[in-house]
Amino acid sequence: MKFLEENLLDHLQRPEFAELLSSLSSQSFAKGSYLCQPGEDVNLIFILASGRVRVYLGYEEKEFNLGILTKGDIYSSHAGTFVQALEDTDVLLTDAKTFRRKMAKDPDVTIAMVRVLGNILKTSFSIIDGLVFKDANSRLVALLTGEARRHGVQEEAGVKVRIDLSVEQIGRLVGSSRQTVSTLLNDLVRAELIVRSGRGTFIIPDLSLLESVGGVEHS
Amino acid sequence: MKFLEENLLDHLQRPEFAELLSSLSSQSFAKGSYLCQPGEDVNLIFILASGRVRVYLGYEEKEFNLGILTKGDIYSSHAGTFVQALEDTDVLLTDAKTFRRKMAKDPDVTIAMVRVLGNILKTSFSIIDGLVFKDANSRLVALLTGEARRHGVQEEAGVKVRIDLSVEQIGRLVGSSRQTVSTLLNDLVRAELIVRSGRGTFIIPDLSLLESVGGVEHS
DNA sequence: TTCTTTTTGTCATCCAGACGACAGTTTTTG
DNA sequence: CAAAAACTGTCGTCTGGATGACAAAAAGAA
Repeated sequence: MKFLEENLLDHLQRPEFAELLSSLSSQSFAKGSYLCQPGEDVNLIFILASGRVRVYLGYEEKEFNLGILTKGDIYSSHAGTFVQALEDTDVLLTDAKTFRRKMAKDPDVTIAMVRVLGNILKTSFSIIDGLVFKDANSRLVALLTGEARRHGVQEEAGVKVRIDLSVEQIGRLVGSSRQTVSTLLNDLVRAELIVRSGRGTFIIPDLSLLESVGGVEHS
Repeated sequence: MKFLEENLLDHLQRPEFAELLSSLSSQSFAKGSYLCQPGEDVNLIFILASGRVRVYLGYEEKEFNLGILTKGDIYSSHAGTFVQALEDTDVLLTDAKTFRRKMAKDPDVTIAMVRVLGNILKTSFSIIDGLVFKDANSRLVALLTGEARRHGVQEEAGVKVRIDLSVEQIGRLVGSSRQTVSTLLNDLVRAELIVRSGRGTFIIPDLSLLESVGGVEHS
């Protein structure tokens, strides 16, 4: 199935899709801008042609990441989520009605949708899990270790992670408050589980140790 | 798109699917039994042929309904959810590998998947919303009014809902404790927003009034 | 450098809701 | 019908974490 992921765009270039392609309009979004926000009632479907966008659930003061879409991913503006460009991004878009009429029967298209929805669903399950079962500390640790596993760089002193967010923003991401996160972070430092090296970057001497600390918080 | 929903099964009966159908095995589940539970590592795909099943996220002491599947719906045992038969149910099932090889290219199949995933996703968004933003009372009221809107029966005194769950079970469903729910329920009775008529059934004199009480709990 | 503005760390306070305990009530069952 | 089991209502207690306040520290700007 892998090869399909990369090729949805190419796939759509094929002659039999010429007519369909013409019903797609193309649009660019600058880094940081929003492809859609909840509340807009236009119901558009879009396909990422290039760039990366972040999908998240947001409320006034909290936000939960649901996933990152890249080239070939399909998503809908109608899901009540925020979609923000992480870099300059090009999308093909169409309205839901046309989409349903012309594209929904194409297996490559629907497979891409299943993949995207499946991933987002999985993430949202773990968000629920975190909210119900883990305390703020565990969620914070999960954020740090997750980021470290994904983007951390090994150094002599440990794994270095650049989060590059203010404490306040971290608070939002873990569904907690600025003050609480500040305290927890310093607790972790005192316990020598993390070291802060400049704003927004952390060094984790022992990643698996830290992970074990953020274990299940059995209520 | 509507007509597709009912016809996935018929669709699969068509001659070109004969070979495919033969790779599906059929199985029955008695009311109350589990089609799958998290932790089983077999990765099966199943299609409901008859009956209804409930999909939910469950932890030791809480559970969150994600949706109800009916005839023609497709789901996977691999999602980390519980799937329980609400009535005697027949399913067609196959393993994920075969499914991917033989069925994933059929648009009717993938469309059914998109529909199911989309619904579950929407529900899980509102669960997150509820957990983050609403207090226990709002979630309880949401459960009552939701059930009333869906299955309530209009009577002289108001809308009658049979929930038919113990207070403890209701607690689980709203992610709260038995004691809290008991108290909240009685608060609602005292406020004359609901009337209890025998275990597990409630009468709601003014549904929209009750709904307005469970409004957003702005933190 | 000096003055702002933005981020942080920490405290004291407060509240929703979990939990244990226990009495009262209803249902089950022998 | 009596005894056991299951369910319900209500207290008191306890805790995670939100929130406001304010000082200290960092980063920017002038």
